[in-house]
Amino acid sequence: MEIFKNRIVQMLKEHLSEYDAGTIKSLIEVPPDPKMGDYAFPCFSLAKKFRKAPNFIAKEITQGLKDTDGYIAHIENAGGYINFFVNQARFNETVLLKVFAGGQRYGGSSEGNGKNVVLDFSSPNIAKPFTVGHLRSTVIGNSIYKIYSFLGYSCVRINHLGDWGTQFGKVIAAYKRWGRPEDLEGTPSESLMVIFNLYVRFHKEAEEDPSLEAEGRAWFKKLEEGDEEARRLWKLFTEINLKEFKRIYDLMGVEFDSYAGESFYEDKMDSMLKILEDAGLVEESEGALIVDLSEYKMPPCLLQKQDGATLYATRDLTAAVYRAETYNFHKLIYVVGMEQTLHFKQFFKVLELLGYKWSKSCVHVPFGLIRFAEGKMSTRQGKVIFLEEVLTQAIEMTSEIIKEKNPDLVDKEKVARDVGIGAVIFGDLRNNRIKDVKFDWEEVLNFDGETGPYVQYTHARASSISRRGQKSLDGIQDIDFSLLKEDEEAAVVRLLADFPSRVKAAAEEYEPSIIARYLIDLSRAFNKFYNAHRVLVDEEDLKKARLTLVEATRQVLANGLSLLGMAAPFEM
RNA sequence: GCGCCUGUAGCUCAGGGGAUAGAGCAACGGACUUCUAAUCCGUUGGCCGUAGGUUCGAUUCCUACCAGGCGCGCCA
Repeated sequence: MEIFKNRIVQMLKEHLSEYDAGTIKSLIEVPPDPKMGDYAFPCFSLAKKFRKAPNFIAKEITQGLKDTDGYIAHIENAGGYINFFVNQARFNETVLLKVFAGGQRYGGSSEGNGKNVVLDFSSPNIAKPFTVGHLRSTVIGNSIYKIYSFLGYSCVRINHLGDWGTQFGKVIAAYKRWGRPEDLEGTPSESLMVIFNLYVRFHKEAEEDPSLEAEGRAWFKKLEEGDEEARRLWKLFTEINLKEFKRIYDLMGVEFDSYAGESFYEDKMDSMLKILEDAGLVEESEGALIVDLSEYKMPPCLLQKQDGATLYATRDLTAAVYRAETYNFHKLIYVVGMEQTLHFKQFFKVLELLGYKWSKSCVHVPFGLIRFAEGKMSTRQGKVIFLEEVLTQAIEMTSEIIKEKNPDLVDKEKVARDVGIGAVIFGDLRNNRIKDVKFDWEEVLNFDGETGPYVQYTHARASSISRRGQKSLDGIQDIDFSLLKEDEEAAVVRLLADFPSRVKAAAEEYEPSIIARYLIDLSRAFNKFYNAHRVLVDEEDLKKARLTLVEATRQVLANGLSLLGMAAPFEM
């Protein structure tokens, strides 16, 4: 908590006049064990300046320090460290009042007020079904959206659909060869599978017969030229698939403000090319149009193929310029897999070369692949797991657990959905996004330990106590915060105090896992407390004090879960 | 070949110049007539990839190497 840290800085400043407050503050750290104190000031770096041993300096300063206004309870010297222990009652009061005052907004801020952030995430290639491969961008992007919104930014969620490009030429070619109109008369799900099978078959047969590839490219060329049949089929396929994708987004509780995908920019690319040419960046090379980037030690950025059809770099450039004009963004964030890092470096560089100042505000947020134990997923080979299957399995598993543990629960279906989906989301967000994740059914369907259900369960548990204690706690007045003096209570309060800075770190690093990890820590601390101490005790004052702690924890768990795009069930 | 990313417990992963390196899973042993046992407590488990360097101090930063992943002109 800032106030306490600032007090320590003030105190230290009196003995370290040659250091400014900022430097002192940045040196303050949190000891590894609460028994050592709440804050520590290491004196090692002062040794040179004072020409004294660190532990001697620490000892000297410690002796000269005395708290003046009750924020710090006592100060100890340990080796080269000065350890500060906060006044627990005061700390409890400060933190818990802050959580209550903030409520659903606790942890957020207004730093982003008046600033627009555009997020490009999920952006699936809709020539293929929704697989677990699409999961990461979707949940990471959605969480970053929630986090930035929480910090006051006005965010625009864009699903930059992959609804254009050679893959559609391939699907059309495959359909022309092997498909029949009646194949697409079933439900969208069925039709999507038909299209998927065509896509897989196309790549399988293309291995034997390379002329298929040319056929696919030719159909895309036709599509770009406005060929009527190509258009009709493209529209048919994209409509079917988009309907399916939207169903899954719905299930996961993910929404978008814009579905302007690649095809949206189709009629805007000529002017983009013109801009590039006018800037003198375009060169012809082997019949294709490129931007040479050798000066920046990068391969060239390809704008147009030999046959005149566009490439995705062109579409991305066009989209970026369009977004700059439309949204006047403070930041444009692309949540796209790590394998495209070079592409983003290239096209950000081209934007810079075009003189757009906002090119510095474009960020690529990469993440690792989802892979099987045996290797990479491949849509082309049909080696995929459909996201819907994962979600359905997780929901079913949750239903079974509810049937066994809480058969009287009302609204079972909704809770099963919230927890099942939550398990999948949390499973993805729990680790650093840059790491590859192995897809493992056993892990996906395990709800013990560091999982989404664990955090949600803790929330339900806290909710349950809050509900029962409601009558005792009619407000946060007249609470004796000094009664929260157990180690387990202090640990929870410390974590509650930490939430805002974790949110900020998660935003700065575009790293939802920071929130996920935090929620695990908080849940663990709370469950420890729960097992060690009773909340609904006879002593009114103690009961009230503990109830504020429980309710504050519940609130922060709810806030954190919401930042991950997860529900916070009150019962489960 | 060049570039980017990743190597921490049997497995999945946190941590990220400082005090004895932490969780979860798995295994084993405990705790429900008491606020939800999807929980909690305990035991077992580590040359923090290797070798150098910077530093008072390196698992953390730098360099090289090794291993794995991903990229490197007409896919996205």
